[in-house]
Amino acid sequence: MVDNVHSVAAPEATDEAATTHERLLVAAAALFAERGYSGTSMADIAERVGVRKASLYNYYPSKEEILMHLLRHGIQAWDEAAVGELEGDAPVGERLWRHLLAAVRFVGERPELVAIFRVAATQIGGDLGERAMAEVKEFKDSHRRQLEAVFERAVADGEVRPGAPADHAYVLRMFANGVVTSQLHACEADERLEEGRLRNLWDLFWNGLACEAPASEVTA
Amino acid sequence: MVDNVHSVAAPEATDEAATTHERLLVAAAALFAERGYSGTSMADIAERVGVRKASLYNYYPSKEEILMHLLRHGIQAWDEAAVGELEGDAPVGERLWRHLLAAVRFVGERPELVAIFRVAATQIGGDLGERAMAEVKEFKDSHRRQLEAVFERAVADGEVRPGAPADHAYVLRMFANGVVTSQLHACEADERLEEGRLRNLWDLFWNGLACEAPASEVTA
DNA sequence: CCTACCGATCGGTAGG
DNA sequence: CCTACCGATCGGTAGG
Repeated sequence: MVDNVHSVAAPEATDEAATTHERLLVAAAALFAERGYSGTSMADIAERVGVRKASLYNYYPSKEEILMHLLRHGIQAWDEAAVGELEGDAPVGERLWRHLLAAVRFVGERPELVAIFRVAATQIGGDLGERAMAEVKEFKDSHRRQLEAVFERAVADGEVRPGAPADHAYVLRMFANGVVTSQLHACEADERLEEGRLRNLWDLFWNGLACEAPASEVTA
Repeated sequence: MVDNVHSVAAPEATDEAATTHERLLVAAAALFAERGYSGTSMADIAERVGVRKASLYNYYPSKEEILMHLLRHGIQAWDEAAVGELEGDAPVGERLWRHLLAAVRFVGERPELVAIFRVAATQIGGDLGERAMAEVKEFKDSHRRQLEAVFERAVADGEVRPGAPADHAYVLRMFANGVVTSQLHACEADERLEEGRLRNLWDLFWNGLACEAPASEVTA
């Protein structure tokens, strides 16, 4: 087990000037993201790294452990990139906007790491599936609790519409998840969001799609 | 090629009283959803169906064609379940709410079919990936255009906050995608949304998280 | 980091 | 719908 590689180098590092271990992680992340876990063979990874398959086992004892390492690394990197934005004394709408912006930037810069979450979530049964799911669940729960705390204070301070903070947190998470997921699939700059438009979308979301004037009673 | 099976029977039909072809589709959908495309072997499917592997090739010429059939079927079923709700003369907020409700009910009843979208999207490279992606893209574009048309009228009628209809549609799609995706992973009734709460979440989303009173200027 | 190799399983076919 | 089989590839190991 190797524990002195705490970062997965940026994709550019695949080409040159990176340790074999770093190139292993970059290659594995990209391949898992492209083809899924089962769709990627150790030989595929080795070919991209430029070594023989057996050499990979000097760094990780199994394919499973490569995925688990990437998953833990992805969670940590996402935490560092986005979670801090929730703290501070700025208006809650501003903190949440910066949180969303950080998340969208993260997926733009490291899409393979975000894709690992999806890959892990796809493996529902089996040993690997349970281990991966436990890691993802802990991460999601932590994020949810953090958002709920943010909204609890915001509701108390009258900064947001009255209601259950858990509901506010849920609505925000669903919107942010949708945006991040859509950006994950839009790798080819095909429908990448530029930040000006993202800000417009955020304002529309934050203030609501409904007309400001009280709408006529819904005919349910 | 068989074309007289237009439906994938409900999961209960796996047990008894269904043609082999129907059970094949049910088993394949469930297994692809659980383990992914590459993680599911023809032998796995055959075992669940209760026949030998070679017999499956009487119904589809390849594993790829099973996935493509399920993908097309899932798209059609989703269209039938949710798209019609967008039409009519009810207030736009009510039509969109019914659309979301139909989508959430659909994922609750047929999660394997919704999961197929994700499985297909995971296969990025290769023959299968391109064919599946083309099908999904056509479906998504059609849904996007439909929502944009809905919002174009709603903006013109002053039923929603002024702005670009494409932005309204984007915000709604991101929220709905997030909700459906979260329900997809919450198969174990662990955090299934009941419809009363979903309605509360919808109202919060539709009217906006922001306080109704004009918030103080954002300190950007 | 390599060559050489392991048993198991892969998608698919032949032939009935 | 079955038995029997194909070449290819799988994750992983031995030994250096």
